[in-house]
Amino acid sequence: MPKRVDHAERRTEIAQALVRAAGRQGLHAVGMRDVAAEAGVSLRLVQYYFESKEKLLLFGLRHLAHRFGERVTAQVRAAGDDPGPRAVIEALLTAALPVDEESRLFHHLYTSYAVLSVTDEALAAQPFIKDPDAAEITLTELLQQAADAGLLRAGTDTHAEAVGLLAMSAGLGTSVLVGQRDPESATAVLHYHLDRIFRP
Amino acid sequence: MPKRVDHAERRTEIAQALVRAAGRQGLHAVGMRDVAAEAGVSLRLVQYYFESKEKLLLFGLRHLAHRFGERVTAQVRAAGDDPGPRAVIEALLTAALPVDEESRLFHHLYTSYAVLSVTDEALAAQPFIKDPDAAEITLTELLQQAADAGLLRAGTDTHAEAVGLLAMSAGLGTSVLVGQRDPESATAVLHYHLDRIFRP
DNA sequence: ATCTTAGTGATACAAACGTACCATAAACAT
DNA sequence: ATGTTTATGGTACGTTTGTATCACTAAGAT
Repeated sequence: MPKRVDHAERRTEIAQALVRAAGRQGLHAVGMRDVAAEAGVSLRLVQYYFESKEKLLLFGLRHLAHRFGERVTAQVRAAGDDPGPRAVIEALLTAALPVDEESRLFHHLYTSYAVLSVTDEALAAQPFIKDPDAAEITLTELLQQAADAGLLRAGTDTHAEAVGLLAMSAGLGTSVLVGQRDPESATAVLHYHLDRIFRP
Repeated sequence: MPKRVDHAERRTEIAQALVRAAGRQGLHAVGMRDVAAEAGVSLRLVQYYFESKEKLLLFGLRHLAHRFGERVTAQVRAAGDDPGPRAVIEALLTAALPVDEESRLFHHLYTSYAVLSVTDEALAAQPFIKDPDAAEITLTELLQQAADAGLLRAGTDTHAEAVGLLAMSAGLGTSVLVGQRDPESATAVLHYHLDRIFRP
């Protein structure tokens, strides 16, 4: 047989091609042939590594979630060593905003998948769509740390704040994505709200 | 010729069929034939009243925006006669949450259109996607009224609050839509945040 | 009464889709 | 050395898509 090839690696390459093509044309408009062309392989190969389109889409979503997770942790790490809770929270919330091409892509495709999951049960069953968000838990804990350190205003419900902030970040992201708002203004709004949560 | 028919009315009926079909199968999966079947007319008629699919989609979005606007004003009106600013604001923000079938449909299709608008410039040019939101202006004014009446905490930036609340409402709506959160919890989070803005 | 024209039906068409099938080259097992 | 298996290419098939064409009905205009 021709040189043995790393399946996992190949699948990742193809999934990245899917992501690029979807970012250009929209996820709904991407076909197997587009993915093949973008990856520089034959249609048959896409079929070979992913038996069906649905499998490819599912893997694409997982791949995207993985890459997004990496980006978030990188962003948090970039907040410096031993940063205050406020800095970490800011990094966490800002990571979801579409400020550059990569994050625009993330937001675009995540939203695409979310919309698809409303009518596609296979997608709806995927953890990052359905499960109580890991980000929610993390953010709640961070806020709780800040509260314990006396950094927050009195009477703050850390869980309600976490949920609200994440929803706000996602909502702001969408409005940036569709061109309703520019990234700077979205970031400013987020900062304003953090200022209102943290003690002056 | 056969009985003269009200074009505008017919187009509305067909647009409603589009909306229903899209709610069931997802906007990406609905074709002209589906719309025709749902409206109980022939494919040719859909072609006749809308020359192309793109025209149909555009009209469908406008129709949806219209119906949504009506729902919001109805919700605000239902807040009672001469309600306080807080009640109006609550009505405004709650109207966007997918709490029943109709509002689920709204949220689902609006998000679908928003996603499509990222890669479709004809959709992106539509006002309710692109323009500085009317809701944002209205909400800012309402908050300003409340501030002038001394109802808000000191140092509140009404515009930043308006933008943040709308984004939060949209974000919460999406998480309800995809089943990450139930409507009651989303409403509770919204109420909590209003409680933090208004003076105790 | 005749002619025009708005409304409607049936159907045809080319393109694109996901998938299936067949063939072949070459690395591995024996 | 030979047979088996893995990786790949090419291509054909059956659907479905949006759109276009042709025909016909009946209401309004003259």
